[in-house]
Amino acid sequence: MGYREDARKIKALADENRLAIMMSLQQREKCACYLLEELNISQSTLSHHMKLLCDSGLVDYRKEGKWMHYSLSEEGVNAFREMIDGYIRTDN
Amino acid sequence: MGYREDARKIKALADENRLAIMMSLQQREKCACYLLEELNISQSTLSHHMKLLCDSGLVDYRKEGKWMHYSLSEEGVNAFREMIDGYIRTDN
DNA sequence: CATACATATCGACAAATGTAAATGTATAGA
DNA sequence: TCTATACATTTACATTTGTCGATATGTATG
Repeated sequence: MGYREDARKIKALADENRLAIMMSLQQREKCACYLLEELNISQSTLSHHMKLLCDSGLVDYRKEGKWMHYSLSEEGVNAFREMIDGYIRTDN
Repeated sequence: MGYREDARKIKALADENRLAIMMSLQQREKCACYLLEELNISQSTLSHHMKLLCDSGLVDYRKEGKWMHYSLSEEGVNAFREMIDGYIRTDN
């Protein structure tokens, strides 16, 4: 069967900068320009990371004028947790 | 702070073959030669994957004669779950 | 419309990763 | 001790990934 899609989602979290972004988004919704100030990376690199996080479903976005606001997706996060749990269960 | 180590552990799970291995180990402890028959990969590649899974703490190993027996580490798996939860919490 | 600003996309590149063949190491059995 | 077996390590290589500079797109404002 296809573990490829799950692997892709897990990879979305498997980077230190994206982990930092997830921690930052726990506080509240944040726009890209704010995240850019927190993380020592270029604007294009941040955009790349946000795309991966959004594609994985972990992060939601909301466009407001020139700004992109990013926030944790409660639905995506719950689905992610259940997906992970499916691989690391020990109770059989 | 250091998200690098957590990223490394998450990467240990972020591969389709390693996901297949985790699912297989849910059934019971298995030796390398058995896993090798289940997964369409070479022996050296399996050895490489098992090293990453063991280093991450998710998998335990037990050597018995010529055979290596691998099993899910209940402790490692629980630590992993809590680590992940730390990054995907939405309840604040 | 012209300009400034926020973000996305493209192109290039170095580093990391997954893979397998060849080789090394340890163990069991004849 | 010789051989076969199980697994790890080394080496090499192609692919993927993270990164940034340059450029493109879209939006607000003068």
